[in-house]
Order: sequence, then C-alpha cells, then structure tokens
Amino acid sequence: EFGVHSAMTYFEAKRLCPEGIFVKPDFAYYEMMSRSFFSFLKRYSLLIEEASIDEGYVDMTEACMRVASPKAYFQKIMDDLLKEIGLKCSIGVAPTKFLAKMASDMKKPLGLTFLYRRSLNETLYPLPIESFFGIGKKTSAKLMDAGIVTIGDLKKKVDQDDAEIKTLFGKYFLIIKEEINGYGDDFVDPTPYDPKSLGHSETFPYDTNEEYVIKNKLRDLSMEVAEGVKRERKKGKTVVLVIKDSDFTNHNKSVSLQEGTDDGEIIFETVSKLYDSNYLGIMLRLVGVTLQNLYNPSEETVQMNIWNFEEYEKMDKTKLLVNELNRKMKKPALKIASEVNKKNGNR
DNA sequence: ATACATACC
DNA sequence: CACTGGTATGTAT
Repeated sequence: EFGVHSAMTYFEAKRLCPEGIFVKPDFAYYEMMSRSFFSFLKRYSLLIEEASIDEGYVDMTEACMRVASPKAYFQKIMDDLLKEIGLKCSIGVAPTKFLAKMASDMKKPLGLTFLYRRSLNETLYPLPIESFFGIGKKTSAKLMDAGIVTIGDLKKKVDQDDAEIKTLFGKYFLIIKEEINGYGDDFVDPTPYDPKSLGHSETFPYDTNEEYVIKNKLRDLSMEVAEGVKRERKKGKTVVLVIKDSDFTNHNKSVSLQEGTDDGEIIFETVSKLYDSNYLGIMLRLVGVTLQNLYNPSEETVQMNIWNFEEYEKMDKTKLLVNELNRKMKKPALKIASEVNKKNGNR
C-alpha cells in the first residue's frame, strides 16, 4: 500500500509510511527461534547443515524411503512447523544442495517444490540469471552484457567452456558447471558453526572526524569483539579497522599480531594506531573493528623451549608428531582425528 | 600479509 | 548516486 518492502532501511520505510509501527530488532529472540527451528528439524533427520540463522539443508534420503508419499510428508513437516513453532517456511527438495536452494526460492512462503534433473529445462533454465544462488548483482550485470539473460543461456556457455565465462568465474567455474547440470555438492555437512572472523561496525548519526567520538566508538566496538571471541572460546591474530568515508567508500587497514588475542584493550590499541596513521581528520560515516584468523587457543602449536621441555616429554606421542609437523609447515595442516569436528576448521 | 571485491542473509 | 550489519571467500599484489 505504501511501497514498503523487505530489505528496506528504516529511514526509507519511515519516509514512505511515517505512521507505520516500527519494531526494534531482537536478535536474541531470532536466535531462540532459530534453535527451536533446528531442534524441530532433528525429528526428521539428524543430518542437518545450518546454512544460516533461518535456513538449513537436511538429508532426507532415509526418511523419504520410509514414507509412501514424500510430497505429503514434506507438506506435513511444513504444517507442523507452523502449528507448533509458529514459523512459515518453504521447502525445496532436490538431488543437490544447490538445486534444493533454488527450489525453495521458487515458491514462498509455505511453498513446496520438487526439482528433478530431468526437468531442469522447464524449471531451472528459464529463470533469470540473477536468481542463480551465488550470482549477485555485479556478476549478473556482466553476464547480461555478454548476452546471458537466463540460467539456460549460462548453461549453454558453460557447457561449451566459453573462455570469457571461464575467466569471469575463476575457480568457481567448474563448481557452477556441475551445479547448473544438477550435479556436484550433495553432502549435508552437520559440523557446527565455527567462525573464522568476528566483527562489529556502526554508522554514525552524522559523518564525523572528531577524534574522541571515533576513538570512543572504536573502544566500544573493540570490547564487543573481545566479548564475542571469548564467548566462542577463540583468539584472533589479525585486527582490522573498517571504515566508510563520507563518499560511501569502504576502506580496510589490518595488521597481524605476533600473538593471537581476545583482549579488548589490545584490540582497541591496535585499531587505534591504524586509525591514527591512516584516517586522522577524515570525515567518516562508519567505523568497524574485526578480528580475523580466529583459532582455538587449545589447538595452538607450541614452539618447544627449555621451559616446556618437561611437559613435552609427558605428552602423547601422536599429538607431538602432529604438532611438530604443523610447526614445521607454519600452519596446522594436520590434526588429531578426534579434534576434527568443527565446520571449515583447519584440517 | 594486506587490501579489496563480491555474495549472502 | 548510495541500506545496515555480519560473515565467508576469491583475487590481486
């Protein structure tokens, strides 16, 4: 009625509909509902991959073999989720995660879509290129310039190993070639979320170059980042100062520490120096602090010295061998099998 | 190691 | 001209 839609900022929506009721976001509530949602899914399969706060991939191979009508079964799951938890969802069923994601986006909300390899000509290939999961605004604009309008157009080019398309996609090319033909990644990875970076940023109410305003914000953000990594029981080696200037241009300055940290003071002092030496006096719209290269301190490889020699003698021989190899390779290339349990962790 | 671009929710 | 905040990953240097 007023032209307000999803993904619109508060300010735009307020301008279009000043009398609207505006509700503050409540991330803790979303996380609570997210946990309910994933617990609900566990009834149907234990093989679940949390793709985001409100999306997941579930391997339903077994469940489907048990039931007479998979369609009715999935419909009941959707109905039950609404009845019991009060959440509306859409379900896509397909032989790969990519096709399932594409299927789930075809009808929503409360849509149930099955996608079959044999019918991709009629279902997937007519869709506009920008609906391809993984191809965003920038890439679809480039593809449109090359005359590629639909997913089917892209399939044709990709199957011909078109040189232009190959360079555009880089190392994604082969993945896209598989996905677009209905093959590729069909393994649901249930390992828990394991962040590799963690940060916070905030837009100022007005652009500012006042040092005390900016430093105060950097201090607060640094403390929040420190809290976050401590909650994850991690440390991080690289501190990043994120800024957006008054032209909406983003800049990053980062520095890697000798030792990983989870200490707010150290993070603040580090971004503070980065700010002093790069942006002093410049009008800023946003500042942010991010900690990258997160790792579990317990898995830190130890450089042997005379002080830990005695402990070293007592340690498990296999662990020592792994640690030694990793130290020599300057990165944790190997792990004890029992410690390999976190998604995307160093393997 | 650093800087930046792109994509997603 | 322009949406924000958070994270992942690829490319270039």
